[in-house]
Amino acid sequence: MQIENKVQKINEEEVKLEVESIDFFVRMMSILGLPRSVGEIYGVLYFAENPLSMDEISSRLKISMGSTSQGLKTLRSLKAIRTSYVQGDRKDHYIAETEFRRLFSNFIKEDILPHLDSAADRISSMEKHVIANPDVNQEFYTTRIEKLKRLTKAGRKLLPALAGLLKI
Amino acid sequence: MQIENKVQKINEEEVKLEVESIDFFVRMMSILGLPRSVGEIYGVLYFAENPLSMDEISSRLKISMGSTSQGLKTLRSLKAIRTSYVQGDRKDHYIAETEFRRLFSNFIKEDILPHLDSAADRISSMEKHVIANPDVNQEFYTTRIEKLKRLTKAGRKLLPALAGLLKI
DNA sequence: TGCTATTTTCATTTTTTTTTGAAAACTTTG
DNA sequence: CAAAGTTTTCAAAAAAAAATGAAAATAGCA
Repeated sequence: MQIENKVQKINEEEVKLEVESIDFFVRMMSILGLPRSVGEIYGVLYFAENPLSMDEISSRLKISMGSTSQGLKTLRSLKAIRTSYVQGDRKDHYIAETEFRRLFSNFIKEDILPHLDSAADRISSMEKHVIANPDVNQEFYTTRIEKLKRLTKAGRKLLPALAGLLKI
Repeated sequence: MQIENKVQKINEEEVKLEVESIDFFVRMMSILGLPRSVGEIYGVLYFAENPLSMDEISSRLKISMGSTSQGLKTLRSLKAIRTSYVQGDRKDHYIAETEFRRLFSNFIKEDILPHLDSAADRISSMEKHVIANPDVNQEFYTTRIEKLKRLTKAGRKLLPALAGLLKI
């Protein structure tokens, strides 16, 4: 009875911690524009002492297997989690990758840089329109386009370097 | 007739440029999680040689006055645009602020740092839960919490510094 | 190889976000 | 200070994003 109470107490505290963790990462991921379920899953894994299977995650969070699968896929592609083989269980098990530096660098590479690439294309197309028309106020448009070029160039340099500055 | 054609041609090229500009900024703003209309409005203003009134913006974009007003409000709060008085017109007129460095710094101050503040609260609450329970694996939890602290501390330092690195 | 457990996919539903439009609240000026 | 012009607000509608759940695909084991 005494022991039972103690175990009960431990679980309560651990659950509270997990809830805070989930909340923390849901917010963090939402800054990065990632869906709620992705934050929730990472939040559960971050404070898990042992690898968790998909249905453990799904039932702790009370979200569907479909969402869980999608969320794990996203986290895998960001290399924010990795699978770990657990002997005697044929389910996949997952562990949070806790090196934020790498995690962050993957996010930039995967979710930000592609946008900057397409931005570059759009800028050169803008240039063509200005050049195609010698009658418009060339100086004005050229200056504005130059600014955009510098912006995207700076982004492409700065963002990947950013991860390196993270002393985490 | 000849002249009319020429004017026509100029407008066509300018319209094409405007369309590209809108598209460009819609994408950029969506990286930052801002709604489409905000990107559209900034896109129109960025390549406008003269200050534009709200209904000029609204009619060029074919979006409602309500959306336009909201979007302008957002852009104003980010200091991405400013008003300019046009003589003999009682409407407000808007100009794009094109110093991306400042624009970016405002975005961080306004939209990112508040999240980091609330993150700090959540972390100290997590600590309490761990301390409140001497029976759990203290080392494991403490290490994880330390990492979160370092992450938010780094974010709070690094992000504001980032704008300074933008040589734009 | 066939059987079963597990995971993924994707059409549908639910939830959240954004836009609209009309009314309210301002502002300017005659 | 009233009347017309302009901007903001906000409930309702529309659009977009995310979650569900059941069927399809895949993987592990006997």
